[in-house]
Amino acid sequence: MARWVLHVDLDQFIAAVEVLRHPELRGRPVVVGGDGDPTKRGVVSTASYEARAHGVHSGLPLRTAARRCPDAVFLPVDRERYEAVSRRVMEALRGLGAVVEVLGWDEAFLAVDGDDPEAVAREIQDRVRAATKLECSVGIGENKLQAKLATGFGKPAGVFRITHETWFGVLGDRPVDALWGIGAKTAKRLRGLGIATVAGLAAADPAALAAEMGPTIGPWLVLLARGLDDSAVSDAPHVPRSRGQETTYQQDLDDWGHVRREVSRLARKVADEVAGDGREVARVVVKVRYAPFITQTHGRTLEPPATGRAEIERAALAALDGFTGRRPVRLLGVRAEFVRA
DNA sequence: TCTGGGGTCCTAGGACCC
DNA sequence: TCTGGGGTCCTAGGACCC
Repeated sequence: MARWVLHVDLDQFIAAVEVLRHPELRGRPVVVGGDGDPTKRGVVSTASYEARAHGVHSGLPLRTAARRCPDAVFLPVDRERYEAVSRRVMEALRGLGAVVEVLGWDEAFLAVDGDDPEAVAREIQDRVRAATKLECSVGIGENKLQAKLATGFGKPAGVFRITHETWFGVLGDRPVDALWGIGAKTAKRLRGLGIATVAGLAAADPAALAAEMGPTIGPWLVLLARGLDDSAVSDAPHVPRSRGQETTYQQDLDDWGHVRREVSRLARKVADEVAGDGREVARVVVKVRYAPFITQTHGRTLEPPATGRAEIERAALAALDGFTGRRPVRLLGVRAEFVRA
């Protein structure tokens, strides 16, 4: 009996949840992002397939999305709603009795034994549809990497399998950023080394890439391109390493007193969340994005680690003193890092 | 294309120590 | 004092993902 990894990914999750509660929007271009006002600063969280046909995609500025698709319906992000639906999806998956590893709101890996993973995949789709009326796609692989990449070929609402045997046939000629973990920056660097495709990266010398890209990432990139991944599907509860709050202001802040008050406010918000975690904070990091989109961070280590509101706020303000520039500020963030277990 | 908010992990360079 | 070598820790930045 073979062991398979299945990767489940809800189709256009956020937009689909919104269409469920606004059925009159079905078939129309729907864009969810920011507070739903496309004239403000913000980006697209998810676009429906109808909106994607106009070139609207996740991460696109809302203003641009409105220009590309003037007929789209723009809706605000409603995290609590998506979290609630997500919990129902994950419960439906756990109903199969397999090990389920949750990956964000709308994705999960399942470890499945058996000779007919496609049948399990269809069972998953039926259960998710029955529980939530949502469609999902399922990727099947011999490891998490293969399963994750397979899902994209199954969309929408389909099932696709990638194995060691079919890996290069499916992905060999694709650009390296088709891989999970390679983005635009790494793809560009690799192109500079004469490596453009998955097959090309798979044939690269790990030691040479270690010298170019770092001792861990270099060799890992080659394994990635060969479709190799020995990480386990795990249902161990996620233990957060940090918790943060950040805000992009609709108008840049040019008064440093205002900046300080905002950092205090964000620090207290973070402290309130941290209090619920019951964990000690080792370090507080403040992030400042200046108006020309230049981002800097400065931190303060808490010696000894602490949990209190006052300590976290004080550390955040001390970290803010590390910033000497007094240019207009577009974004402020405060992040608390927990003591490592 | 005037570019969110929540995270995670890795790297490079400097400090420091023996 | 014209100047080693190795290890470790800390910090800021970068890249990526959902």
